[in-house]
Amino acid sequence: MSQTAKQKIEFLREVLGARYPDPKSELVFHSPFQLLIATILAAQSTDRQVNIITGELFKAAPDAESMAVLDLEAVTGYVRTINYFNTKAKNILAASRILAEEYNGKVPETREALERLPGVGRKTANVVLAGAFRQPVMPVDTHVHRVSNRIGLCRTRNVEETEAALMKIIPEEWVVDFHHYLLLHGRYTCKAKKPACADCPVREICAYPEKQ
DNA sequence: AACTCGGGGCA
DNA sequence: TGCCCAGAGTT
Repeated sequence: MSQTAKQKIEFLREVLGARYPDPKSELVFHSPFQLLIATILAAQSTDRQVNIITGELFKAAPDAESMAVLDLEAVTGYVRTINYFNTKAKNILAASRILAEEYNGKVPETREALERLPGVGRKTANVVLAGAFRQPVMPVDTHVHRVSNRIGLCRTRNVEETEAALMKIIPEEWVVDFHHYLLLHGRYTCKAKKPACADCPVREICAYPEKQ
């Protein structure tokens, strides 16, 4: 790990942790199953929408077995307010039934098994592997990819390359929080189109957009 | 690699 | 109104 990268990580830890909400206070999930379902629902949606939904959904169906016996209409009713709710209702119901029938109700701990579940791609699989099972993988979405490149943590073209680059410089125990903080930072401050550089707490270590 | 899904929030 | 979005699946 280079000295510069290590210093940047420590700095990010400090300022982003102060600015954005603690992930453990925002998305409280009591099991790998709830983390998996919430992450599937979160794709292309906002955290606030997902928090509202999961409150009622997990009260009715806290685990795979109880969600597996719901009707599709019931599941759809819970998730009606988020993007792609029809597809996601089918996906989380089908995934719950696979878990209940083939995995004894437990969430598998390998990428291959996770990505076989409907609605689960590489990013969602990594969130579960890192967040629920503490495996050394880095979830990278468009925000993490964009912000990491802007602030000079890496210089990569796609998320797979970013994943590999970040794994070399992010301490394992900070992967989950790092993903959360960079995601929020990219969503609300370091936006794709009009980044709010004047209001950015990270600008002193950032060369964007001057030297992009 | 490009395209589709798909409805709400916000400028 | 138009533009954008805590990706995944298909072609």
